[in-house]
Amino acid sequence: MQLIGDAHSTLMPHELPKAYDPTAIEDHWAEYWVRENLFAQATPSAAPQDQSQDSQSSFTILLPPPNVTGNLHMGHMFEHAESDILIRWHRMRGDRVLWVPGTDHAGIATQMLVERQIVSEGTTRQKMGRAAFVERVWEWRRHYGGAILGQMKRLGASVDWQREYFTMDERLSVAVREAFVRLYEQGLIYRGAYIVNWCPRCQTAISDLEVVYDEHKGHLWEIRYPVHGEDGRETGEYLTIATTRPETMLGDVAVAIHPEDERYLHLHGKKLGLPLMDREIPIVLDEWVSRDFGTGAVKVTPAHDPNDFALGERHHLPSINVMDDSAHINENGGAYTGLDRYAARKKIVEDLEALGLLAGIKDHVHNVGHCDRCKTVVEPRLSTQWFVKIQPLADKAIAAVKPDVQGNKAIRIVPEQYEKVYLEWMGNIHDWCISRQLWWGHRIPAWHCPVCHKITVAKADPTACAHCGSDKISQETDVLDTWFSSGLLPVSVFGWPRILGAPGLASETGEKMESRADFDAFYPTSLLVTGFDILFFWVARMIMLGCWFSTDVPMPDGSPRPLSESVPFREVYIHALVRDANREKMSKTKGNVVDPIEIVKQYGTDAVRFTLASMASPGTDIAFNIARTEGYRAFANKIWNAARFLFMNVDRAAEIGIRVDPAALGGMPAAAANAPLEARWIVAELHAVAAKVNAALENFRFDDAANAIYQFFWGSFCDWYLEIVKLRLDFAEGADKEQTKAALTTLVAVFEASLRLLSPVMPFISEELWHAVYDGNPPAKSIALASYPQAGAAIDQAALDTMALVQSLIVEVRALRKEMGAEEKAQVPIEVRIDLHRMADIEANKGIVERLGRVSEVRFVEQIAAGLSKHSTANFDVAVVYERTIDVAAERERLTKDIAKYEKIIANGEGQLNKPGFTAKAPPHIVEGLKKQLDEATRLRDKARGDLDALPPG
RNA sequence: GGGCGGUUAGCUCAGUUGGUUAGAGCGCCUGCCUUACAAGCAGGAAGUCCGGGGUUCGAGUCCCUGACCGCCCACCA
Repeated sequence: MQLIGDAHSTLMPHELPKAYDPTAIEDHWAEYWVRENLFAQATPSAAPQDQSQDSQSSFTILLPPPNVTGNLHMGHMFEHAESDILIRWHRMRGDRVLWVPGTDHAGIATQMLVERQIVSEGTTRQKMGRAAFVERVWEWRRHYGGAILGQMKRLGASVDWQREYFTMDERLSVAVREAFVRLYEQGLIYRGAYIVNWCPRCQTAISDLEVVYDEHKGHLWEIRYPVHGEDGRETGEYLTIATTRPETMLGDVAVAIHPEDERYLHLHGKKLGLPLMDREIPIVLDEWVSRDFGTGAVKVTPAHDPNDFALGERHHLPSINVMDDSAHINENGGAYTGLDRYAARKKIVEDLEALGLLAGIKDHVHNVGHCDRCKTVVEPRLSTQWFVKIQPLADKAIAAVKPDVQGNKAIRIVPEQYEKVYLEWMGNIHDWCISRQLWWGHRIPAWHCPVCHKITVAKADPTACAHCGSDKISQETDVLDTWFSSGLLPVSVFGWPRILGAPGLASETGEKMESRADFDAFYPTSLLVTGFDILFFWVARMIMLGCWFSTDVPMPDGSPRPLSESVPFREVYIHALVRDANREKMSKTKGNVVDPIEIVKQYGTDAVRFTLASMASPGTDIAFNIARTEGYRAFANKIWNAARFLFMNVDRAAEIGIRVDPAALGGMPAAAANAPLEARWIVAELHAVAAKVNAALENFRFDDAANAIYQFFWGSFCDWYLEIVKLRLDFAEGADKEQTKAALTTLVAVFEASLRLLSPVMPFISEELWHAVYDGNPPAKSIALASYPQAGAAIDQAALDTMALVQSLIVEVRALRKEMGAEEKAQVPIEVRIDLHRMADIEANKGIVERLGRVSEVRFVEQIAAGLSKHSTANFDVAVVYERTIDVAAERERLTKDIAKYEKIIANGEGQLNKPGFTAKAPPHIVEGLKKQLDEATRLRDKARGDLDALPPG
């Protein structure tokens, strides 16, 4: 047995151990795939006249970049399994396939992690200084970052590792900068003081999306504000306001009431004293105030509440920020300066009570925003930030998804229900706060001038203010939201903006230009596979930024890029969430996280992939159940043992000079018209399952694909075909060598094709066995580069029908044997009553019936002998001739049950047939079918009645 | 406050445009170490398709309604 180079399997072909051990082969193949660069997709030749390449369709997926700090969890494995199945499937179908991997620098997450580290070393980032800290993060990234990609390699994800990116790579940073400058120049980026969500723990602004709301049982404090007279003195009257955050009253600038609120009409134009702060504030009228909430009077704190901010704008009120970056009361907070917000709250309430100004405390359930990252309660707070004016981008992003007048969509979202969610969100989008007060990230390319106070935004670092020429300018300290750079990935990974203009030419800033061949070949990408949770964070941003910037790049023929070609991907497939076996969300704090690598070590990658694929029905979350994985490990073992059986026979055949021609393998197996039934049948089944699997994958029905393969391989190939083919594999002296060779050829060919069919879902075992089938000398370096089975035009229906008849006869015989208590090993004669035209089918395949039913003789009779207990189907009656004491009670029960079943069908059918209108309105084939069924049921019922009557009393 | 999804066998889930006896895996029961596989083979039991109404010749499937579970969005202090 010759072993070829590195491509051979880790195990000697044809000498497989009895039980499949995935750990024995998986590391080897995972490493082989990476080392051999099997999944690298080179930049296509730029020559447009290269027809062969043009005719090849591309299939491109961008991997949602995991955080560089991340570890692989079951959700990743699921997402990667789905993507990898599609990628491998397309690759085997001959498409030009590219799956691009990378990691995200994940601003807050990474900075937090490294900060924790240096704190444990007794220092802080403030002490280190910005440059040193950022260098430290890079160092961390170099040493520990992207562990998740190593895990992906182990799991066999067939990505192009040569194209791996990091969102802070120089070439992607260039894109970020270009995008920022362009949006700024287009007037779509502005800087200003607005209410933003502030995380006091991370000490940065966060976007609306990064706030998660939790229901919280809080209180509604009612506070009495004294009404002032014209002279500024208290009149003795009070206006009672209600608030959930009393500490913000330090920044109150007014109290608002509804202009038509009859309770307060007399207070119009009056002023109030702000308790604790010794300030006078006006009463303002605003229709936004709802009369039936709280007391109908609301304190106005523009610096700490978005509604109040808007109200303050309307009424030209000042804003008083009373908190610092860590949510402690600042110098505007009078006596409370320096207190934490909750300490301040407590003290303020106490003080108010002491002053007799606390009118009441009511329990109040409301939603409180928390930082998505660290779960700290978010403080809405006035602060100066950078924003993207989102509407123009959103308009395009809506057009990209909304069906046009012809119903065409530039981007198809699957499942379709998410299209509505997306459009709803995009239609109500707010400007995007893109600045973060962090050090780790893309620093905003803006420079402040201390002289003229204007801002200079430029692609290349400026040395002087663009407005007054001062050289005292200093760069903005904020960095960009992580999603700004990841939102650009679809264009930036393929070379934008360096591909603008003629290739080879330097740009205005002197940067070298890149070839646009990648962009032409791979943009728009084909598909995005992702979870619902980042639909808005990432998917929406990619659509907005992709549609916006890709129009820079004209089509290869020079024409302007239409919307349909400017989208970042043509389809978005939103997968389900993986939960634990009890449908609980997996989380570290709950301790129910299933580590995919651990499970993989126990059951094998293939079994886990198969589990995930088989449960991936759209719209339903996956309750990851290890019992399923055990089942699919058994499936892998089944395949393994089928291979052992096959190799055993190949070796035995070789001893007498029978060899399977490798040329017979690799395509779609066919069976000669005169081939034995099981050969024609299994070939037909293979074609049928190939059609099913291809159709399923076309529609992201991983579950249907997986189940179809499972049914075929186990239910058809192993349970029936292998058992039958044993009849033909005769290696004895004087046996029909041609028959043996033909049987062996079909066996090997169907098995080889089955491995290819299976390969996208179970890449490891299929790779291992495929190399073994070719005895270590396969036609390609990997099964992943072989062709995917495609169903032929015609499927041998006659073989399917005949086999179904033979199978049902065998099943009835086995059941009868069991009922009569026939010993497993006993060979028994059977009597068969069957219509003449089907008798030949059984006669011709008597050997199959005899072997699988352990039948010694098939006797065709016109009537089953009296006294034999028989089973009846629409096609035949069958009885097993076997001595036994009849279990009359059991037999009576069975027949009674049968009769009841038939009666039900008959009643049902007659009921329908007799209903007025049925025969007139129902389509003829339904009516015919029903009549036929009724006939059959009636016949079978009558037979069963006769049998019941014939039973001896007992 | 809006919107979406789910409810089918003990468990986890399929069930295409309504159409003839509602399926699978696991689990369960019975018998088998049958020469590839006990991670196996063979046979079997098991379902008011959440409740109620409607449309239809015909409903697990379509419409209305109620219950329960879950998710998303939302500025009522």
